[in-house]
Amino acid sequence: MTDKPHTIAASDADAATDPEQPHCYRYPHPAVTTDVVLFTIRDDRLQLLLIERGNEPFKGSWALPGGFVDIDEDLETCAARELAEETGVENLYLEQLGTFGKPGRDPRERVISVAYLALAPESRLQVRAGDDAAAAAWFPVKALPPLAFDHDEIIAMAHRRLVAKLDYSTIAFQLLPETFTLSELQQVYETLVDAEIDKRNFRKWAQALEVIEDTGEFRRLGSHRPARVYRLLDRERIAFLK
Amino acid sequence: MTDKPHTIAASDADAATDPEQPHCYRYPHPAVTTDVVLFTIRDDRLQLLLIERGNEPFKGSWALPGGFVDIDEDLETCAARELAEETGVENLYLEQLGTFGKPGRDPRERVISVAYLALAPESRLQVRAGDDAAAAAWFPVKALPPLAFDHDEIIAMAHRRLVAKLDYSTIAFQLLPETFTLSELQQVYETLVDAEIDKRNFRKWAQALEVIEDTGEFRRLGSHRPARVYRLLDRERIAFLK
DNA sequence: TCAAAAGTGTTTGCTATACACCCATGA
DNA sequence: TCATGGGTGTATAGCAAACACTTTTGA
Repeated sequence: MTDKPHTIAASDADAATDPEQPHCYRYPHPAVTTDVVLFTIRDDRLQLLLIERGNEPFKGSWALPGGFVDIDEDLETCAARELAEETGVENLYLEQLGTFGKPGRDPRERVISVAYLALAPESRLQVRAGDDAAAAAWFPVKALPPLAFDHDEIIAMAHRRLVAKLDYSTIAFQLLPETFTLSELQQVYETLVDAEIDKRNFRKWAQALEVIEDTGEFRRLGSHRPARVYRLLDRERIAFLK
Repeated sequence: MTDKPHTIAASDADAATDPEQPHCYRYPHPAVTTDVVLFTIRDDRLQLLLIERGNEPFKGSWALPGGFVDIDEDLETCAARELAEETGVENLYLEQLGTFGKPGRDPRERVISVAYLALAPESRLQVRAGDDAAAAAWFPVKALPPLAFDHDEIIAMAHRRLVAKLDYSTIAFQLLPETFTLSELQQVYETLVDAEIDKRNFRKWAQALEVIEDTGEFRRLGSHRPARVYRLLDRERIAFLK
């Protein structure tokens, strides 16, 4: 690491200067935010959470939930906090996606955004407007509105990552509630790959994974045979396949 | 994105205050750096480039090459620039690895580092001391010296990523010069996976990839049969395997 | 008794692995 | 002629894909 003489951040006590801008540095510093792509499956479609912007720039456009990183806050903590503020839910699956820092991506100042991918079953989400009273809404990945900043790029990367991980991890189980039937699991996979999957092959594969167990219970969901109910073996941990 | 009232960065002209710290903000801003894990294969071992720190903190420890992001500089451009300053080489393979921002990882101020993974064949590298005259040296991944900051974590992630990508991409070809023999290619893979590979199976696999072509030339390297020389088909592009 | 989803095996092709000898060269 | 690495094929096992009918329930 090159040792340019960056100085220590001025504490508020040092602010003998402009009381509006009390944090001064020898060199310009970018602002750092986190943005979160939260996917869930609703109505058999992959959807994600967006917030309507109430201020310029991009007033009226939709944007990913996110916000500035507090100066003593870990990046993932920041992403989780922003998400909790918007969704009211904690302990969602969260993984770092990548960092977006093209100069000019925010017209106000240099902003570098650390993007996160989050997944949750619809059942765990009760989206309410955030503290800033902005509108929050779900949009199908296939029908997104005009987006602020470079959020279309971030979403595209999140979607590619999610689909790629299906092949070698059990990440998709994060989109299901604690218990589920094999048909529900299959529907999740079919939605994600946007194709039909053979039922017998899918069930064989799922059971060979050794990551789910039969609860012994059955779910009656209509005028047809009840379905066995399964549970993820090690909750909150995603497995990697060979 | 939450709309906290971050202000525009003050330009130098605004600096009516402390001339030592002319860049002032409403809220504290972290510093942002890039750090690069540059791997190459030397002496049949996977090695990486480190810089000896000449200043506190961690004076005398070794650290990844890297440095602060200029306020109008793209992140990848910054990583490439730092690398060029250390190695004198441009157009190395470079991919974003992840962002490390734990509070306290730099004792001076809050520093968020965007880490990059870089690969190059030894033949392209002519490491010279950087402009800051710090010592640069290669270390085998298996025998690293004490490292500054959280650079051990960054290196561990880079190594995991590199090895993981062997399975589904042609990333390892970035460690070879423009032309190479199949034995040289196999040595690269054996070094990376740290195991012997069956020669016939490896050659079958490599040729089925359809990413290399026979140049028609031969390389005479000793008192034995000359080896066919191959070339990567689409230079500078890594392929993804099913 | 009907409609609707749950549940269940076998065959086939492909891909990964194991394995041993001859070839071309320079010293 | 010998030492050294270059170069080649076949047999087997394990995984992925195709494919259709019976079961259980509620209405």
